[in-house]
Amino acid sequence: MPATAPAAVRLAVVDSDSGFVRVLAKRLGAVGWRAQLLPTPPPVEELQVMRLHAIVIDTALLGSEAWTYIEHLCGQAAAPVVVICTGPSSVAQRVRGLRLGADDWVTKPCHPEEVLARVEAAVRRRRAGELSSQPIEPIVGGELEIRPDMFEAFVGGRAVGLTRREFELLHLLAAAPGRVVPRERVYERVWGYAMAHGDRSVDVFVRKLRKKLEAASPGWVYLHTHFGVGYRFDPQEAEEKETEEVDR
Amino acid sequence: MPATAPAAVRLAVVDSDSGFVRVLAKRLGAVGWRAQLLPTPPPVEELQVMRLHAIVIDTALLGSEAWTYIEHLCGQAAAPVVVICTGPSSVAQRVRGLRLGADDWVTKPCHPEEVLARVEAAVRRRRAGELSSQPIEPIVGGELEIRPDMFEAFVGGRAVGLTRREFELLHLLAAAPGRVVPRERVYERVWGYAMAHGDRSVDVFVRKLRKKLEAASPGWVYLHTHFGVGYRFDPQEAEEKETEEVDR
DNA sequence: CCGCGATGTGAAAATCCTGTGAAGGGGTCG
DNA sequence: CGACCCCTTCACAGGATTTTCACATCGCGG
Repeated sequence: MPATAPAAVRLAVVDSDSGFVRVLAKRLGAVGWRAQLLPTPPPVEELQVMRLHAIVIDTALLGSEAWTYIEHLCGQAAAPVVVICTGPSSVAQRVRGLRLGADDWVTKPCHPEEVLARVEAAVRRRRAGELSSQPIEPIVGGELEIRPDMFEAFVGGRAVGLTRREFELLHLLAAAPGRVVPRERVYERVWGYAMAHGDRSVDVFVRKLRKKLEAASPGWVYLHTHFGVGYRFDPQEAEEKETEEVDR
Repeated sequence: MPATAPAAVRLAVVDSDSGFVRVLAKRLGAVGWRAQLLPTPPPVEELQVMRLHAIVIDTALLGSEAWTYIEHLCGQAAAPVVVICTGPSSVAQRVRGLRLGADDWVTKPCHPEEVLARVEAAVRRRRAGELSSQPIEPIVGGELEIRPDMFEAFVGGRAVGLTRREFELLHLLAAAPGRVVPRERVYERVWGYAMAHGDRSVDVFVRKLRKKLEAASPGWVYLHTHFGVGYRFDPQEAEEKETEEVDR
């Protein structure tokens, strides 16, 4: 994904140009955004109540109050993205609008698709800083609990003590439980590049992993070898064979 | 102040149009922004090392690689604000550029002041997003009380005496208690741009933080290192080790 | 049953990562 | 202008981790 996906946006379009609004609304519907169409600018307070993500507004409707209105609108605590879309203007006007807090200024006549793209870009940019921590679900298998948020695996609350590579290897295999992951894929996913001929890193790390997993969760086997192919994650309670009454 | 004050911005201008660049640079100096002027587009990796807040680029210099370049540039974890400033273009081209992650698209000929205002708006927009996601609620952990409203942490009512960066680092880590925050994420959240290879700022600040926290709240450990990954905030009352009977 | 290549194993060698102290630069304020 | 604060960068040390190597085992086909 090149940029953030165009998630749903609550948008208001304040414009009396019915032709423009109609075409814009059509495109709006196509991308699934909910939009309020307002032929006349409401008080800023009313817009505030709508909890909008973005607003497209033709400042021509505001008359002499335009600058005050924009300033007020953009000065709110949780101000929406403001895109001014109006007729011909001077550089000074555009600069003033942007400096007052507007996020973009599009000059009519313009293509609705571009207006949308610009709203999208502005919303994306604002959201970019917000949610970045992904709520990562743990993967459980057998006695193992693999927690991506800790870069660590646990058995009954005790950490296994994995290094970064070890964890990533385990995580990759456990993400496809029961399926064989080819050696080459392991290599390119965990190491990030193609496997060089004769490289044994994967084998060595599988061994380290098995050792630590055996120590942390004895009696279980998690990693299975598929000769000539790769490895498979599949938690199995092993048969006890040395000591007699290990299990009950 | 109508909107956010135009704080210092590290900007790169990638354009071979010396006339345009010269005029732009003049205005740049007037507002006190540091700017790199690049007549030819460097690899995206080099731009990353510069740790820019924003970049103004004429895509005409990129030739057929333009879209790929833009996508790569905007696809980074902590991508800078990207403003494309180039000659005549079609609606489809502008939409494509914006969808790929560009923040604005200005058509030449244009006034440097407007370009600046647009960069400013985009930077402001991003910073707004970063702030809005930060709750004002204090975070408590161990003896520590972290108060975002004061940019300071307290132990028993006494201020720890954190600098801005120290506070933001602590705040970020403490916002995800018990979870490991990767170094890159720390960097892009606290510093606001991608981490350059070999940068040790995070380590240095962790050390400063630990020192101050230890002084303010002795006997407690708050910051834990996860080798090869990052750091984790998790208040723990430390074992006393000067006295002999630590273990039995 | 044999041979060959693939895999398991253990340890040494090479590399990478973090802690730490300090120097240097840029900015701010009096 | 000078003092001070803060941030960045550097160099080095000590570990932890990863890679490499040599050899033992194992699986599969002939």
